[in-house]
Amino acid sequence: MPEYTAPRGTRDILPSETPKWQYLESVFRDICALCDYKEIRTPTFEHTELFTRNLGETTDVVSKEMYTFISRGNKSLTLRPEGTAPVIRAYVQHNLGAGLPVNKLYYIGRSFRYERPQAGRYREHTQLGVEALGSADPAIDAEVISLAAHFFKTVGVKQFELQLNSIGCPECRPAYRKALVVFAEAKVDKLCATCATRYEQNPLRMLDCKVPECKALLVGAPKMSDHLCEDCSGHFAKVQGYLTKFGIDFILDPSLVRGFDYYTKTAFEFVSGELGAQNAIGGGGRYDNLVREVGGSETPGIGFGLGLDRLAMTLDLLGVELPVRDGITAFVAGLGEVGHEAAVELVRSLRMEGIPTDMDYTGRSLKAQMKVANKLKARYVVILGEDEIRAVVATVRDMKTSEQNSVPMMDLAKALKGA
RNA sequence: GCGGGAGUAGCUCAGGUGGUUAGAGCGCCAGGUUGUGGCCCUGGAGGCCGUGGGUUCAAGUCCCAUUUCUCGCCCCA
Repeated sequence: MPEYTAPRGTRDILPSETPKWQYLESVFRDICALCDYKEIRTPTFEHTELFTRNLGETTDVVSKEMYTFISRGNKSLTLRPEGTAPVIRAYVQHNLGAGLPVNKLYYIGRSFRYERPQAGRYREHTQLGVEALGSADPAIDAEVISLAAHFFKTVGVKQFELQLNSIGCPECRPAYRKALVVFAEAKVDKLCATCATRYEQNPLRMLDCKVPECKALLVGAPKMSDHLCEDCSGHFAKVQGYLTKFGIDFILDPSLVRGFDYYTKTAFEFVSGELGAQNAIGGGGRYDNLVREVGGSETPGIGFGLGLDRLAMTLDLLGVELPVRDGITAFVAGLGEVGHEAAVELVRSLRMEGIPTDMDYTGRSLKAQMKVANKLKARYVVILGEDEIRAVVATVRDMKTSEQNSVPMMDLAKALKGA
C-alpha cells in the first residue's frame, strides 16, 4: 500500500474513465439545453443551518451523515449533502424569481455524505440534477420526469423502473399521518426499533421500512393516495396522464417516501436492477414550500437528481459502449537530435491547425516511438529524419493500412486534416 | 452505527500441514531491423507479502490489534 491513498469513500476517476464521464455530462447538458434548463453553479459548502432547517432534523442525512466543520470565523459550515437546497438558496438570494416566471436550472456537482461505503455508494459522489422553480403545473412535473427518462435512455439505460407516488401537501398530509398513526398504534411495540422512532417522529417513513416483520405489520395500512386533498389528487392524476401520453411507463408505489422533509405531492425514483443494494439511479419530487422556508416568496418547485457514479457503474454492468472519442490524429516521430527539434516545431504548428497531435519527449528510438504512437491510437505517424528534413517533406504512415508516403511539408496539415 | 469476505509486483492472481535467493500471466523497458507499431521470440526491471505487535530456532503462512478495500443491514444518488 502506498503511503497516501484517497480517503475512505472517495476515489480517483482516472484518465481511462474520464472520457466516459465527460460524455455523460455532455449528453446531460445537451438535453438540458433542449428543454431550456440553464446551468447554475453553487458553492461546495453552505451554512449548516441551510440543511439542518430544510432537509429535516430527523432525516438520516442531517442527523448523522453531514460533513460539518467550524470555520475560522467560528461559523458552522457543511459540505453539501444534496443538490437542491443550495440551488434554492441561490435562487432566493439573487431573487431569480423576479426575472422570469419560471426558472429552469440544472447543476453538476459533488455531494458529500458520511456513510459506510459500499457498491455504488461513496462519501463523495457526483450528482446531476435539475430544478424547475415557479410553476405548480403538473405538466412541469412531467417535463422533469421525462427529461430524466430521456437522459437515461439516451446514454443507454433502456431498462429502468420509474416509481411514482404523491405524498400530499400540508393540507392533506396531517390527516393521513394521523390515520397512519392510528393504524400503527396497536402494533408499535412489535415494530423494529427504528420504526418505533419513526412512529414518533416521521410516521410516513415506516412505510419505507425493509424489515419483513414491519412490512407485514403494515400491510393494509392506509394509503396516502386515498387521503390526498382535491388539489393534490387532481395534480397527481394529471401528472400520470401526461406521463402516459408521453409513453413513459411508471409504477405507482404507495410506500415511496423520499428522504428529505421538504417534498410535497409528486415523488419519484428511478431504479435499475443492474446495481446491487444501491439500486436507485435517480430520484426527485416536488417541493412547493421549500422556497418560502428558505426565505423567498411562495414559489412552487420540482426537481430531480441522479448519481453519475451509479450511472457509470450501471452502464458498465450493462456493457454499454459509449461513443467516446479517443486517439490522436498525428504522432510526430523525430529521429535524432535534428529530427527531435523539427518535431517540436511541427507538433506546434499542426496543433495550431487544429490537428490533435502528440510526440515523444523521452528520447526513444523510432521503434519505441512507433509503439507509443500505436498505444496512443494515433491515426498517422509523421516521421522526420535527416532525409525528410533535407527534402522538406515528411514521411506519413497510415497506422491502419500501414501505407506510407512522402508528403511535402507545405501540404502536410491539409493532408492530415482531410483524414 | 452493525455484520460477512479480503489485503502477495502497475493489473489479475498462485504460494498443502510455518523451513533457504516469494512465483505466473498480462503490462512495462530493451534486443531480435543502419530509420518503422500491432503478432512472435529472447532478455531485463519491478515486491518492508497493508501496518503494528505476539508465538517460534524460523512467519507471506499461526494468534491479536489496527487500517483500507469489498459485500450486506440502514439510508440513499
